Amino acid sequence: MRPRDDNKVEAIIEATIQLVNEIGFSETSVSKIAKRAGVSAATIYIYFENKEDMLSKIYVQAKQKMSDRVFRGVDPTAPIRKRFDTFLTNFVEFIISNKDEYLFMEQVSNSPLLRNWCLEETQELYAPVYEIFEEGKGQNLFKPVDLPLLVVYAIVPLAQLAKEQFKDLFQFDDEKLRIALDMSWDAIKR
Amino acid sequence: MRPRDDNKVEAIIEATIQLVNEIGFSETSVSKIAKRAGVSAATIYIYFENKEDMLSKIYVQAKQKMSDRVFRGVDPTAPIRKRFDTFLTNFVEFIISNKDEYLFMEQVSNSPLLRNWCLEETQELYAPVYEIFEEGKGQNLFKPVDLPLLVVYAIVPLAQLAKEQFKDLFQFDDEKLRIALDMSWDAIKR
Amino acid sequence: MRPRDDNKVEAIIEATIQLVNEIGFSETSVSKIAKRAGVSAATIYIYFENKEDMLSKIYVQAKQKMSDRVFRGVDPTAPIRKRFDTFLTNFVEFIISNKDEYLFMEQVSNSPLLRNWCLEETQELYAPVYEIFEEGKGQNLFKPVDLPLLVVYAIVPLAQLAKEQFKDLFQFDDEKLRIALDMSWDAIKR
Amino acid sequence: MRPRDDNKVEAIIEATIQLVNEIGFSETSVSKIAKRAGVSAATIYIYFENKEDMLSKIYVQAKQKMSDRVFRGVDPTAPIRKRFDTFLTNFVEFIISNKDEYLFMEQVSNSPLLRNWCLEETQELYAPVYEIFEEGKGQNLFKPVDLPLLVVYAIVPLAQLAKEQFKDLFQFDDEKLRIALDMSWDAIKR
DNA sequence: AATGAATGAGTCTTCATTCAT
DNA sequence: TATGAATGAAGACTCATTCAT
Repeated sequence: MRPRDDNKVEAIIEATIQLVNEIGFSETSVSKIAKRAGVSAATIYIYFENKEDMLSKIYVQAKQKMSDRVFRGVDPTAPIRKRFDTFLTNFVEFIISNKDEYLFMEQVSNSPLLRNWCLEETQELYAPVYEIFEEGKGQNLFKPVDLPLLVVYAIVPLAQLAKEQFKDLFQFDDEKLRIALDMSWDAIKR
Repeated sequence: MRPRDDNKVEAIIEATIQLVNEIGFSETSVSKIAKRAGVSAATIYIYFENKEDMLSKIYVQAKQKMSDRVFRGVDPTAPIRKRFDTFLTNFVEFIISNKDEYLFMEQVSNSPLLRNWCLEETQELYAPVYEIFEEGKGQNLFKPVDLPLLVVYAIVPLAQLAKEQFKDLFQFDDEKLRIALDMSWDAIKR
Repeated sequence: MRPRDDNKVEAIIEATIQLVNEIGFSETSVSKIAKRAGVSAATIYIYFENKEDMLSKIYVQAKQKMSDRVFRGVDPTAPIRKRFDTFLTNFVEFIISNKDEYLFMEQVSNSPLLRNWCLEETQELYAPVYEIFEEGKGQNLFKPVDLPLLVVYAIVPLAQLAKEQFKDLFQFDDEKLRIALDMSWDAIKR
Repeated sequence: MRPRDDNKVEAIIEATIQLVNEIGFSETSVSKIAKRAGVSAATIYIYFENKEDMLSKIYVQAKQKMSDRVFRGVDPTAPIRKRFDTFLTNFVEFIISNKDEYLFMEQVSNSPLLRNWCLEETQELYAPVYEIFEEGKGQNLFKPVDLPLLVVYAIVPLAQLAKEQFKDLFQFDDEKLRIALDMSWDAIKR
């Protein structure tokens, strides 16, 4: 029996992410993916039930990868600000060095596709995030407002700036990152 | 020869925006649009060159509409903070009361489709915005940082919160809005 | 607006019936039908919802045509034997001169496809038949047995003989037909 | 090297016959057969050259089985009527207790598939039948007509009635069977 | 012998678009 | 202007079959 060829699966996943970013979701067909991945279209159906199953699995895998990277090195005993800086720096670095995967996730998130899948969406990723913000609130570090406000103000602008870097509308460096972290902090701090 | 029937164009545009939000870009076909709009698919080609032309025109029109709404009532002679509050309040209100149009724009923005079209994109909308922030910087109200940082921190979190409202993850009211505006201000203020 | 081209529908129907008889049900694809009919495969979907809808409509139409032909000239006031001879002669003549349509119907009848469609199947056709046999039973012309027995013995052998004629295993002529009608009659008569 | 696993062949054959009856010829794919039989699709190609070879072999085997059953206990020295009743009773009983196999054969017979295979078709089965009818003709028991007429009138209605039993349109019991045999006999007797 | 992996050719169907009225 | 008819190209997916183990 021929053994499962993980290279093929990997090639399929990579081709999908690339194409979605290059030509968009609606133009990304199974046959184009197959051609790019160097396999037969039929091969894709060995590893995935159908196109949607494939997209959802790629999405979940990317989400997991991001989650892993973002919380790498975040010490639960460190002070809030330290943890805050670490995970946000990780986040920005992930986006910049995993452009295609991140933009793929964004396209999925913004399309109605996601609704039909798992809705825990941000949960998995944001669970440890919420802890930080709740703890910070408990220590009176943050404004006494709804958690979503804190989370959004801390995180979303950084994602947007990383994306603008792809369009050459902005450029991150160590100082810019420090400034941005301060702005996030200023937005939510008491 | 019958005169151009604006009802039909309007129906086509509305159907398109609805469908893109309901079933996503990739599933939105010309024939589905026609059916929803109550016209023949051929009719669409009277008013638009092709599908892409239609999408781009709808996008530009929505963008213009948003721009109009956002700067309505913004008095160039008012103090910065006043102008800041007004246009951001307009912005949030526009998103909430024009959900479909806004999400349509987001789907377009996040897809590679846009690249092939006009690239002035954010210009049109952000031009008056930049003035406010530059003026604020000149008055030493804001941090002495790159404009994109100011713009992003002021605007993007509000858009995100409005979108989270659609998913019932957050709910805007007058107080929440005031708090959010303060957080935006805190992020960028000196 | 281009008017509906009935020639095209007719060509599609004829091509389908021909192909099913030539190469069998399982080998009869939409694209082969289109090619034989001289239309685009997409055209088929203008006139029929899908392949199954097409097959079922062709089947029903053929069934109706057969029903019309079989009872043509059957005088309800004529004596039983007269009516018996007339409709059975019609039946044999229909099969012989509408070979493809009849065999198409048989292939449909013998496949599990039919189950998903209308189940009145033989009803429509056999309704007037049953009258004849019931009337004959009432006049003590026929054996006092279940109607299906009478119906089957009268009709089915004739259909089989007509089909064998297609394989050159048998040849109908006026005398053979008369003999066969007598055999049908002998089988069921008292 | 493992020995030929007859269980597997048997499972494949049974799965095929079942599926053809459940979902029809055109829907019965090799992979569905494999799944139903609990083997890999590739395994089928160990025992059969290809799909058509498999179908034809299953057909021939079923045909042989039917032939065996039908002439079991038919004593060539017994009187015609006795032999007539025996083989027709066998025939009806075979159909009823081997529904799937019989209907499978019918589906094959009625499709153009058969033409490409062996054409002895009815020969094998009908050879001993023809003897009975020819002998009966020689004894002036039967009408002096073409053999096919006798054969068809004797046999075909019984097959049809057995099939109608599957659709609950008719129900065989000992008396009904006796009546039917009499009707067959009446049809062909002098 | 047995099978999961792999594929080119084919399946049905829908696509965006043009044509004829 | 407006539209049903028409279509070549492409969509997702399954097919029968072969390969490598």
